Amino acid sequence: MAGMGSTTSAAGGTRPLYRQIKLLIVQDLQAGVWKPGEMIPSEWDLADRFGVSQGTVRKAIGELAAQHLLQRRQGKGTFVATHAEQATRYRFLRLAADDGSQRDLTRRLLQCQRLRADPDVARPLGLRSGDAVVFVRRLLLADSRPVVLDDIWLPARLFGDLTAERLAAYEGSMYAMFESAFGVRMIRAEEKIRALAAPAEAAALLGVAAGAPLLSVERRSLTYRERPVELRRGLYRTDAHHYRNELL
Amino acid sequence: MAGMGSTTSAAGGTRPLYRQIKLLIVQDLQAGVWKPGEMIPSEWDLADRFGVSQGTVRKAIGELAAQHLLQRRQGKGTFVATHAEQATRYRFLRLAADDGSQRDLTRRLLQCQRLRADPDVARPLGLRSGDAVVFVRRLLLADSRPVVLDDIWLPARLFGDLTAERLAAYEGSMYAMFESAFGVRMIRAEEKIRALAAPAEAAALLGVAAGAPLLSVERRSLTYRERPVELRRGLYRTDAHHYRNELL
DNA sequence: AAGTGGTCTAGACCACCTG
DNA sequence: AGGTGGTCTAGACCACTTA
Repeated sequence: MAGMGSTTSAAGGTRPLYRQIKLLIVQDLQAGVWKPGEMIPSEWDLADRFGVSQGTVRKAIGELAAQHLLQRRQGKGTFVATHAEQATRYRFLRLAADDGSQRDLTRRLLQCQRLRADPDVARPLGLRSGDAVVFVRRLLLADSRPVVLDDIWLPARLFGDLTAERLAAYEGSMYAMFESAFGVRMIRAEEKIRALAAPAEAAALLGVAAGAPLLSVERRSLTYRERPVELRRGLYRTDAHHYRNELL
Repeated sequence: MAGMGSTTSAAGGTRPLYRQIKLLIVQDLQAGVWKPGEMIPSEWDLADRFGVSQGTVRKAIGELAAQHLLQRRQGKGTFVATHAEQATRYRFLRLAADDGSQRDLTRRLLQCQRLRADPDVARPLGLRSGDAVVFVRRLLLADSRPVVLDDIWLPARLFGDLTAERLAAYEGSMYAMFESAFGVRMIRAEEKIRALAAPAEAAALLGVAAGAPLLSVERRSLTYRERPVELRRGLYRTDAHHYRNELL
């Protein structure tokens, strides 16, 4: 019997069925029913559970894969997306060397401490000013030369246990650590980019003259349900690198 | 009879059917069989022509719509995407006012002339140095204050007839003019972003001190089949605006 | 061989728009 | 009322991976 209509399922309003399925899957992802890197049930399995056809589950999963919440692997299964992979490790790093070289960046941790959030930090994070945050300052170096100075603020409610030691010990990307050590998976981010004259302190750390032009990249990272989980203010040297972007 | 397999159609190798359909549609788009803004045949119509099911055509169109080559409108039909629309007019303009205001930008044309391409211009455009190009310099103003200085190079082979008069006369966006007046539809673009100290000439035009930090945005625009059709070097004042980006 | 995602079909019905 | 895109189903078969 084809064409049962779109409001057959119990919960949900007039949304198409596959949208409702999508929501149910996202809820399970958010609840941690399946952890990053793990395989989720097969399309047929989910179809049985939800009482819909395989095609409907497939469409829901398709959209979630397009949003990078899930990852499909033919013949293997569908997996919860993770930052702990060589392949997707640079999805959020838009810095590229002008000469096209792919050299890895080195991290140097400068600070890691608990602070009270200024209004300028609290607002983008959805906190109240004075709320506890973890502040991290670090340098990224290419070929031993400093390229990026990052200031990072994280809500202490989520990242209270973060210490310099744990940060220094971790091998993979920061976002990989967030998801494996704190259960916080970064989904997408918004950035505001400006050019500014290097303040004295930043200039010294980056090895440029005070007042030299730097790229200012302010990033707000969001997890499931658009919840902000990170504020990052980066200063980029762009004398041998650039920020690459694609307009689609 | 279901499941005819994926290599039933005459042309094409082992690609899935819907990919082959996609190619056929792109070929027609590129050939100008349907012009920007026009409606293409219905899914059922195309399915009949290509000898496949409606679902297969639908999947092909779905991917083309995701790439912004086509636009679907429920109840109306599927249309060739166009830059001549209020809705998609700012798809490639990433500049936003810091205070969130949506004020329109004013254009002021400064130059429009034919030149021989320097190597730095020729290479990204896929030309040989010395080839003829049309050079355009213009200013974008917000609230009568200059914000962007754009230098634009276009292959004369495609845009030979472009003059200051025609540019000044045109109402819509530049890309809308390209597609309606020259039959060149811009599909996607790559940008390289840097911070630099304002050169004297640019500083004067933008109303900032020489040496003030500016955002440098180099854009390479491509049409069908990844063919480069525009090189644009913009200098942005970011004291009251910023370049917004989303990381997905 | 068995399990998984990927493709394709055929048919039904819904939602939206136009005349 | 008729056309168009949008959703849903049921079933078949293909392609890839693992055992």
